[in-house]
Amino acid sequence: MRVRLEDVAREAGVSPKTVSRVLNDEANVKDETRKRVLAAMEAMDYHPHPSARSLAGNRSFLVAMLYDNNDNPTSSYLAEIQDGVLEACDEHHYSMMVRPLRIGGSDFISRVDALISHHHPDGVVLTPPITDYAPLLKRLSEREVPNACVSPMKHRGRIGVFMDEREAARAMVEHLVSLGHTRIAHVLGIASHGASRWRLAGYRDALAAAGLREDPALIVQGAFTFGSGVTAARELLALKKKRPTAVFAANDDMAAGVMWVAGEYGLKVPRDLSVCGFDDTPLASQLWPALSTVRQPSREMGRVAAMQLLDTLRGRGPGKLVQVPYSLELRDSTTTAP
Amino acid sequence: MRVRLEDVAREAGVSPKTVSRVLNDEANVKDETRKRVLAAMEAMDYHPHPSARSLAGNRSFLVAMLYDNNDNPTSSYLAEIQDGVLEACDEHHYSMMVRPLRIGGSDFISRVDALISHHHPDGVVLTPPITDYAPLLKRLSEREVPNACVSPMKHRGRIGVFMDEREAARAMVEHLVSLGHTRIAHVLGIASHGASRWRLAGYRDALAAAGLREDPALIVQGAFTFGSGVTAARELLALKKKRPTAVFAANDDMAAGVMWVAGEYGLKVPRDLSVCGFDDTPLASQLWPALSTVRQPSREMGRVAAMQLLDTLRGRGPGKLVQVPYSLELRDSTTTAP
DNA sequence: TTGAAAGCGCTAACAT
DNA sequence: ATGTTAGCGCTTTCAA
Repeated sequence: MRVRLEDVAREAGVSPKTVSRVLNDEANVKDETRKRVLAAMEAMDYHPHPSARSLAGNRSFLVAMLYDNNDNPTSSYLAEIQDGVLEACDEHHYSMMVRPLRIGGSDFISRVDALISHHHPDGVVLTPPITDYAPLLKRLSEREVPNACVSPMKHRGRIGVFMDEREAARAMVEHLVSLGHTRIAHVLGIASHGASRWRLAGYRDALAAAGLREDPALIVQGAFTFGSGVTAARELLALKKKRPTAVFAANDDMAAGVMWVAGEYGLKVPRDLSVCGFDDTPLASQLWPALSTVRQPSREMGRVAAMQLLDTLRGRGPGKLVQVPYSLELRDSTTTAP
Repeated sequence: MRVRLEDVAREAGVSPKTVSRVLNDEANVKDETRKRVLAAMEAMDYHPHPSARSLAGNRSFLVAMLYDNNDNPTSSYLAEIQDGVLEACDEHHYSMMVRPLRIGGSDFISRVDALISHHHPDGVVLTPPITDYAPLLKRLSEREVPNACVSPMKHRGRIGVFMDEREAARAMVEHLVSLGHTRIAHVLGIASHGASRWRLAGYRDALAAAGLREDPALIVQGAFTFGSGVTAARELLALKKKRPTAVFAANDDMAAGVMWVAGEYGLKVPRDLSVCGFDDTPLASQLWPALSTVRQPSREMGRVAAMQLLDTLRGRGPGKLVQVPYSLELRDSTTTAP
């Protein structure tokens, strides 16, 4: 038979309400009483019934993670964020549900509405690129559902986590500059994603700092996929005289596409062409030569964003927008200019 | 204020219990009454409170998807299965939670226990490679948690979904044979995964059917990753005289690794070397040349597995182990033998 | 610092 | 075919 709160109370010689207090980390419980209750819980292997808690307490202990499965970045990125969010939720005995959405879809908002009406999440975690989707933010605020986000475009009034992607991109390109490269190309991501903008901005920062002139022919469109990296690289490497000696792709998948095409043109990476990416997905270290890239701690970012949300839900203050550090993973795909 | 079942009952002029019957699709409600209740629900925008339902009905309406995030196959595979499971759950107003596990970890079972104790899922969906992990199956049966699985190794007594991977692999290799290849290599997946065994078996079936002798040098170990495909291909293409003219990799990531290495050896795919994979992940169609592969309908498989589970949970019969069809996606990476 | 009573919104069991 | 009653296991008052 299931062990109930009442059973614990009897065992510990206190009232159910006191056990409830201990369970919810409330004040006004003598330390010794608390210990006794905790011991009883432990001894009886007590687990509160989530539904009973939700019903009586009018909160679901549920966090929903919203993501776009339309044109998302690499799926490993979302998978890692998901793991991080889940980890934080587990730690605080919240449960997590995931909810794919299509940012193009006309039923976007109604699907969010349905989620809220059906499951009553106490809060939601937003992932790129839906972190700044205005109609969504508006609806969440109307329905008073707190949210935290990963890498929002606008920082004002948001809680969650971000990385200085612009600075990271700048550092990566600066590294190429320091290797003597002067013709450095950039493969763009999807324009509407903040990531694309920041990485482009960082690229430009580095060129400017080095006194290099920006060449429009060296900035080509991509879409965060391997295939789009292939297409972009063909365009880039077809440039006869003005061919770049280094390519900074806005993510690892596209960088892999660039390395792929290098072979077609008889170019050896990194001897003839340096290539670098962004994200440090598993692919990066599997490629040959291993890809130099910017490590983005996706898993931790999911964790931190969820933590901030949970802090607000649990009345632990308002939650902040936390910055996490990037790091440059300089591997074998970048070297001195030919 | 929240609309409750009682409010709907009043509006429809029936008792709460009748509304409950309608809600749960129970028998013994006059058709006209049912309609009236349904109309009232609609008009009042009524949504049952999941926690109240769980508490009173002693069921959680929760399905947990268990997966291994230790040495999993490509993450897009799991992501697609997840989407499929979620779709089925949504349809039947169940909620879904995900639970990463580490099959190596000593705390595997205790983590599953914690999941069950905390969240009381009505059932779980198992994904490879944990579909046949005996201690898990044992514990689930002890705790009477129904399960459905995706691609289990042993079929007896299981419910869920599977594909005839052996036959699919055979067909893929038969295709290579029909193109005139006689030296066909195979890159193995992780040995403990059923997928690896079936795909190897299919490879052998095809060779045998064609009267080709199996050459141990042409069967090399891989681990389902791009990097492992690279390593395997190096081994394979280093073979001077006996070099294969075609490679069947046990998944797409490894096939991409093989194509990658082909360039290093000055081999053009498919002219000098035909390459094919398995799974039809997004990568397959992004590669250049586009990869010939076996399409495994992962998303639908997740959906079907969840459906079978839900059928049993909802008392719709015992649930079956459903077979889904594969299809050969013959693209540009395979052609006639040189 | 602790406890008693009254629900939270729904369903099970038993009527009718 | 429909209604009545009594909880499910917890938290919220409010009182002591």
